[in-house]
Amino acid sequence: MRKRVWTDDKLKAGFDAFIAEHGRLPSSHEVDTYHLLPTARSIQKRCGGLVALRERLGYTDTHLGTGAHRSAIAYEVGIRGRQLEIELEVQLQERFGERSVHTEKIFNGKQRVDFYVYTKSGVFGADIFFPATTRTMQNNINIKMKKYQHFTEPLYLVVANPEITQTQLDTYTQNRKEPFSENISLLTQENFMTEIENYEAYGD
DNA sequence: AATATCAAATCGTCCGTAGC
DNA sequence: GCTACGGACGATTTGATATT
Repeated sequence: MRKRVWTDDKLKAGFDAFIAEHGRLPSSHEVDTYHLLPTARSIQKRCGGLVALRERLGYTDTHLGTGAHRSAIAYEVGIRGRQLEIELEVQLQERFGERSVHTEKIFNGKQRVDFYVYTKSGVFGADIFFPATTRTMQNNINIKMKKYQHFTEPLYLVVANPEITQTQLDTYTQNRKEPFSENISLLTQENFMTEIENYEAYGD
Protein backbone atom coordinates (compact mmCIF):
# COMPACT_ATOMS: atom_id res chain seq x y z
CA MET A 1 0.00 0.00 0.00
CA ARG A 2 1.11 3.52 -0.78
CA LYS A 3 2.26 5.75 2.01
CA ARG A 4 -0.28 8.39 2.89
CA VAL A 5 0.23 11.46 4.94
CA TRP A 6 -2.86 12.51 6.79
CA THR A 7 -2.85 16.28 6.70
CA ASP A 8 -5.42 18.28 8.63
CA ASP A 9 -7.12 19.09 5.33
CA LYS A 10 -7.55 15.42 4.43
CA LEU A 11 -8.71 14.60 7.93
CA LYS A 12 -11.26 17.39 7.89
CA ALA A 13 -12.47 16.27 4.45
CA GLY A 14 -12.95 12.76 5.86
CA PHE A 15 -14.87 13.99 8.89
CA ASP A 16 -17.04 16.28 6.77
CA ALA A 17 -17.83 13.44 4.38
CA PHE A 18 -18.98 11.30 7.28
CA ILE A 19 -21.05 14.18 8.65
CA ALA A 20 -22.65 14.65 5.23
CA GLU A 21 -23.65 10.97 5.22
CA HIS A 22 -24.73 10.54 8.83
CA GLY A 23 -25.47 14.02 10.12
CA ARG A 24 -23.04 13.74 13.04
CA LEU A 25 -19.40 13.17 13.93
CA PRO A 26 -18.05 9.60 13.74
CA SER A 27 -17.24 7.84 17.01
CA SER A 28 -13.83 6.24 17.42
CA HIS A 29 -15.20 2.87 16.28
CA GLU A 30 -16.74 4.51 13.22
CA VAL A 31 -13.49 6.34 12.49
CA ASP A 32 -11.75 2.95 12.51
CA THR A 33 -14.00 1.55 9.81
CA TYR A 34 -14.64 4.65 7.66
CA HIS A 35 -12.82 4.48 4.33
CA LEU A 36 -11.95 8.19 4.16
CA LEU A 37 -10.28 8.28 7.57
CA PRO A 38 -7.25 6.62 9.19
CA THR A 39 -7.72 4.45 12.27
CA ALA A 40 -8.36 5.99 15.64
CA ARG A 41 -5.01 4.52 16.68
CA SER A 42 -3.12 6.63 14.14
CA ILE A 43 -4.98 9.70 15.28
CA GLN A 44 -4.06 8.78 18.82
CA LYS A 45 -0.41 8.61 17.93
CA ARG A 46 -0.10 11.57 15.58
CA CYS A 47 -2.70 14.02 16.82
CA GLY A 48 -2.92 13.33 20.54
CA GLY A 49 -6.29 11.62 20.35
CA LEU A 50 -9.66 11.94 18.70
CA VAL A 51 -10.97 14.50 21.14
CA ALA A 52 -7.96 16.75 20.60
CA LEU A 53 -8.20 16.39 16.83
CA ARG A 54 -11.92 17.20 16.69
CA GLU A 55 -11.19 20.29 18.71
CA ARG A 56 -8.31 21.34 16.49
CA LEU A 57 -10.41 20.94 13.35
CA GLY A 58 -13.00 23.25 14.85
CA TYR A 59 -15.84 20.89 15.71
CA THR A 60 -18.01 21.38 18.76
CA ASP A 61 -19.16 18.52 21.03
CA THR A 62 -15.73 16.97 20.75
CA HIS A 63 -16.12 14.21 23.35
CA LEU A 64 -18.89 11.73 22.57
CA GLY A 65 -18.30 9.84 25.81
CA THR A 66 -19.20 12.61 28.24
CA GLY A 67 -21.86 15.24 28.82
CA ALA A 68 -25.13 15.15 26.90
CA HIS A 69 -24.02 12.29 24.61
CA ARG A 70 -23.09 10.15 27.55
CA SER A 71 -26.32 10.98 29.38
CA ALA A 72 -28.41 9.85 26.44
CA ILE A 73 -26.49 6.58 26.15
CA ALA A 74 -26.65 5.83 29.87
CA TYR A 75 -30.39 6.46 29.89
CA GLU A 76 -31.09 4.10 26.99
CA VAL A 77 -28.72 1.47 28.33
CA GLY A 78 -30.44 1.50 31.70
CA ILE A 79 -33.93 1.04 30.27
CA ARG A 80 -32.89 -1.74 27.91
CA GLY A 81 -30.92 -3.58 30.58
CA ARG A 82 -33.81 -3.59 33.02
CA GLN A 83 -36.25 -4.69 30.34
CA LEU A 84 -34.02 -7.63 29.41
CA GLU A 85 -33.69 -8.79 32.98
CA ILE A 86 -37.40 -8.62 33.62
CA GLU A 87 -38.16 -10.65 30.50
CA LEU A 88 -35.61 -13.34 31.25
CA GLU A 89 -36.75 -13.52 34.87
CA VAL A 90 -40.25 -14.42 33.71
CA GLN A 91 -38.92 -17.13 31.38
CA LEU A 92 -36.65 -18.65 34.01
CA GLN A 93 -39.43 -18.65 36.57
CA GLU A 94 -41.77 -20.40 34.17
CA ARG A 95 -39.16 -23.03 33.48
CA PHE A 96 -37.77 -23.62 37.00
CA GLY A 97 -40.39 -22.24 39.39
CA GLU A 98 -40.46 -18.96 41.26
CA ARG A 99 -38.67 -20.20 44.36
CA SER A 100 -35.75 -21.62 42.37
CA VAL A 101 -34.85 -18.40 40.55
CA HIS A 102 -32.95 -15.81 42.56
CA THR A 103 -32.59 -12.41 40.91
CA GLU A 104 -29.60 -10.11 41.62
CA LYS A 105 -28.12 -12.78 43.87
CA ILE A 106 -25.20 -11.57 45.99
CA PHE A 107 -21.96 -13.55 45.92
CA ASN A 108 -18.46 -12.90 47.19
CA GLY A 109 -19.65 -10.24 49.60
CA LYS A 110 -21.09 -7.42 47.52
CA GLN A 111 -21.14 -8.54 43.94
CA ARG A 112 -24.25 -9.66 42.13
CA VAL A 113 -25.18 -12.05 39.37
CA ASP A 114 -28.37 -11.34 37.41
CA PHE A 115 -29.79 -14.82 38.06
CA TYR A 116 -28.87 -17.70 40.30
CA VAL A 117 -30.97 -20.76 39.61
CA TYR A 118 -31.42 -23.90 41.72
CA THR A 119 -32.23 -27.12 39.84
CA LYS A 120 -32.13 -30.87 40.51
CA SER A 121 -29.17 -31.03 38.11
CA GLY A 122 -27.28 -28.38 40.06
CA VAL A 123 -26.99 -24.63 40.39
CA PHE A 124 -26.13 -22.17 37.64
CA GLY A 125 -25.74 -18.42 37.23
CA ALA A 126 -26.74 -16.26 34.26
CA ASP A 127 -25.84 -12.73 33.22
CA ILE A 128 -27.79 -11.25 30.31
CA PHE A 129 -26.59 -8.16 28.41
CA PHE A 130 -27.11 -6.43 25.07
CA PRO A 131 -23.90 -5.18 23.43
CA ALA A 132 -24.44 -3.26 20.17
CA THR A 133 -21.28 -4.70 18.59
CA THR A 134 -18.73 -7.41 19.30
CA ARG A 135 -16.30 -4.65 20.17
CA THR A 136 -18.41 -3.26 23.00
CA MET A 137 -19.11 -6.84 24.01
CA GLN A 138 -15.39 -7.37 24.50
CA ASN A 139 -15.04 -4.28 26.64
CA ASN A 140 -17.93 -5.18 28.85
CA ILE A 141 -17.09 -8.83 29.24
CA ASN A 142 -13.68 -7.78 30.48
CA ILE A 143 -15.32 -5.53 33.04
CA LYS A 144 -17.60 -8.38 34.12
CA MET A 145 -14.75 -10.87 34.40
CA LYS A 146 -13.22 -8.94 37.26
CA LYS A 147 -16.11 -9.90 39.49
CA TYR A 148 -16.88 -13.29 37.96
CA GLN A 149 -13.43 -14.63 38.70
CA HIS A 150 -14.89 -15.22 42.16
CA PHE A 151 -17.94 -17.05 40.82
CA THR A 152 -17.37 -20.80 40.99
CA GLU A 153 -20.67 -22.34 39.82
CA PRO A 154 -21.49 -22.77 36.13
CA LEU A 155 -22.09 -19.33 34.65
CA TYR A 156 -23.74 -18.36 31.38
CA LEU A 157 -22.99 -15.01 29.78
CA VAL A 158 -26.05 -14.47 27.61
CA VAL A 159 -25.81 -12.12 24.61
CA ALA A 160 -29.25 -10.73 23.86
CA ASN A 161 -28.37 -8.90 20.64
CA PRO A 162 -29.63 -11.22 17.86
CA GLU A 163 -27.20 -9.67 15.36
CA ILE A 164 -24.31 -11.36 17.17
CA THR A 165 -24.01 -15.02 16.20
CA GLN A 166 -22.82 -18.03 18.19
CA THR A 167 -19.99 -18.41 15.67
CA GLN A 168 -18.75 -14.92 16.53
CA LEU A 169 -19.03 -15.72 20.23
CA ASP A 170 -17.08 -18.96 19.80
CA THR A 171 -14.34 -17.22 17.84
CA TYR A 172 -14.07 -14.55 20.49
CA THR A 173 -14.01 -17.15 23.27
CA GLN A 174 -11.20 -19.05 21.56
CA ASN A 175 -9.10 -15.93 20.91
CA ARG A 176 -9.32 -14.37 24.36
CA LYS A 177 -5.90 -13.53 25.79
CA GLU A 178 -7.11 -14.50 29.23
CA PRO A 179 -9.27 -17.55 28.50
CA PHE A 180 -12.54 -18.02 30.37
CA SER A 181 -12.34 -20.38 33.31
CA GLU A 182 -14.07 -23.70 32.70
CA ASN A 183 -17.32 -22.83 34.44
CA ILE A 184 -18.06 -19.91 32.10
CA SER A 185 -19.78 -20.08 28.71
CA LEU A 186 -20.72 -17.33 26.30
CA LEU A 187 -24.00 -18.02 24.51
CA THR A 188 -26.57 -16.31 22.36
CA GLN A 189 -29.90 -15.98 24.11
CA GLU A 190 -31.36 -18.58 21.78
CA ASN A 191 -28.67 -21.12 22.61
CA PHE A 192 -28.95 -20.34 26.30
CA MET A 193 -32.65 -21.17 26.25
CA THR A 194 -31.78 -24.50 24.62
CA GLU A 195 -28.94 -25.15 27.06
CA ILE A 196 -31.10 -24.79 30.16
CA GLU A 197 -33.39 -27.54 28.89
CA ASN A 198 -30.62 -29.85 30.12
CA TYR A 199 -31.37 -28.86 33.71
CA GLU A 200 -34.14 -30.65 35.55
CA ALA A 201 -36.47 -28.33 37.45
CA TYR A 202 -37.50 -28.94 41.03
CA GLY A 203 -41.17 -29.77 41.36
CA ASP A 204 -43.54 -27.88 43.65
C1' DA B 1 -24.02 9.35 50.67
C1' DA B 2 -22.02 5.16 48.95
C1' DT B 3 -21.82 1.54 45.78
C1' DA B 4 -22.90 -1.87 41.96
C1' DT B 5 -24.48 -2.27 37.35
C1' DC B 6 -25.44 -1.33 32.59
C1' DA B 7 -23.01 -0.48 27.75
C1' DA B 8 -20.56 2.88 25.16
C1' DA B 9 -16.43 6.07 24.02
C1' DT B 10 -11.88 6.63 24.35
C1' DC B 11 -7.12 5.66 25.77
C1' DG B 12 -3.19 2.47 25.91
C1' DT B 13 -0.36 -1.61 24.46
C1' DC B 14 1.36 -5.11 21.50
C1' DC B 15 2.37 -6.67 17.14
C1' DG B 16 2.34 -6.89 11.89
C1' DT B 17 3.41 -4.95 7.24
C1' DA B 18 4.29 -2.02 3.09
C1' DG B 19 7.51 1.07 1.25
C1' DC B 20 11.68 3.64 1.55
C1' DG C 1 16.57 -0.47 10.15
C1' DC C 2 12.94 3.17 10.00
C1' DT C 3 8.50 5.33 9.21
C1' DA C 4 3.57 5.47 8.98
C1' DC C 5 0.11 3.21 9.36
C1' DG C 6 -3.52 -0.86 10.53
C1' DG C 7 -5.67 -4.89 13.40
C1' DA C 8 -6.83 -6.79 17.62
C1' DC C 9 -8.09 -6.10 22.17
C1' DG C 10 -7.39 -5.04 27.30
C1' DA C 11 -8.06 -0.98 30.61
C1' DT C 12 -10.20 3.11 32.06
C1' DT C 13 -13.71 6.57 32.23
C1' DT C 14 -18.39 8.06 31.88
C1' DG C 15 -23.60 9.07 33.61
C1' DA C 16 -28.38 7.23 34.74
C1' DT C 17 -30.52 4.18 37.72
C1' DA C 18 -31.57 1.02 41.71
C1' DT C 19 -30.55 -0.41 46.19
C1' DT C 20 -29.22 0.24 50.70
